Amino acid sequence: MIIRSPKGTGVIGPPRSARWREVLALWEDLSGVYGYELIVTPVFEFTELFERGVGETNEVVTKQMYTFADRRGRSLSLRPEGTAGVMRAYLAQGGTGRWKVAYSGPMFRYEQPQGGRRRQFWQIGVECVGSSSAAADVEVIALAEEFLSAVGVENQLLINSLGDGECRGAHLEDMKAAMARSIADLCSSHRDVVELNPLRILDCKLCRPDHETLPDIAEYWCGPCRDHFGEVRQGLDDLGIAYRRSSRLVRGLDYYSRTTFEYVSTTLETSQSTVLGGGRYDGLAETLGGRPVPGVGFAGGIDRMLMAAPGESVGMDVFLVGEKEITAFDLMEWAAPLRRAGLRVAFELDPRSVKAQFKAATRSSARYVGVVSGVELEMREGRNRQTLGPEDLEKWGMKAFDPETRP
RNA sequence: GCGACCGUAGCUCAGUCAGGUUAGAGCGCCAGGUUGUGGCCCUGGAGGACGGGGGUUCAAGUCCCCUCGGUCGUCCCA
Repeated sequence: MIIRSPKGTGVIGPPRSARWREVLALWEDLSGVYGYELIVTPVFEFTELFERGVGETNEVVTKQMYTFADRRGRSLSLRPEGTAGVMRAYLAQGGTGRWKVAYSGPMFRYEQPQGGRRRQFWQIGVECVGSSSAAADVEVIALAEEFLSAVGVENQLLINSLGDGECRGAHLEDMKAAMARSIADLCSSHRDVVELNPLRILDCKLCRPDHETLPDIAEYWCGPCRDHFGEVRQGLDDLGIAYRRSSRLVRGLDYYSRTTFEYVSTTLETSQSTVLGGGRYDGLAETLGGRPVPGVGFAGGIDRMLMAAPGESVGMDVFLVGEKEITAFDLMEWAAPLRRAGLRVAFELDPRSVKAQFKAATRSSARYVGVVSGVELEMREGRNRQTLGPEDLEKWGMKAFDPETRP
């Protein structure tokens, strides 16, 4: 019996990994284009960081963390999300100035796996720390928009503002009161959550409170929050980014304030359709014991994006077939100049019949098949058995294929 | 965490309800034939402790219990 991988973990391997590689490369590229530098933070941190950052009563922290003691009894946790670690790193290096950083890596949550939800999953994300300007919110959303569109995820953008310390308190109290009045319409698992986190109920698929009678945060925004949200909307309008404001959009992590947003796939059939989410977290730095530092960012789930936009796997450019006495070592020499030119080249490593080699060529979905016989090489495009001349090869950037240049 | 369904060949599954000789199919894979050196067709071959453990029985892939995985919903979230 072979050893299995733990529940909810898995392997991203061929042929699916080709698409992963593409998407991650796209991310490296695009986040750089927007001026976000790479950051790599620890995959595990002191448990306290997440308790304070994400929120001690939050379910992600109370029920879903992989927490363990190290050899000296210190409590460590696998990161359930990326923002807390980035903010900690920012504060640790001085906690001043502007940071625009992008990350990509695995996150961990102890949950029941299902489509689009695993215990180890991969997120990409950015954090723009040190700016309270609405321009930062808009830039971050613009990056998300462009990335999702490049990946090919059809989606809808939802935005909202949760207000700040000034105005959200009154809304929360009124919301608790309203929920308490319609407690009979709530599902059994949420009736005792009204006091703790009434906003959570807005997300529930079973609770049926009368949404008309629930207080909308928009009625409670203070002047600065209203202005900020107005600027964000204006900025999105100016960029031609379509969105819908949703009074019911609440996010799961406690550190959010003001702007929140979420991209929901419009093609995903599963119940896990949120593909990317983020917002502003102006209070997070203080929660972690630093000076007040504003920030805004997002995280997106690569696994879910690729479920929504599977794409096509890319094949080889060239597959070499060796006749007669031609060995894999000979083919390797023929392949070298092509590989130097950046072409994806493959051939059979084990001795196989010519027929088997051609079948392998077909499987590799190579655009060209090269047949090596003695010191000659004949290139074929697709299945028509037309031999390509040196001029043709040159046209396709394959002049290295001239037998004269053989190493 | 809760609920439902499902684990038999690399993949998709039949066989389980009415327990009984060496456990099957298609596809894929390997070798050979045919072919315009690879998409079709023909022949042969490799490949399974039926997820794991315990129990009932003369006999368990099949019945019972437990366990581990998977899928879907709920909770939660990316």
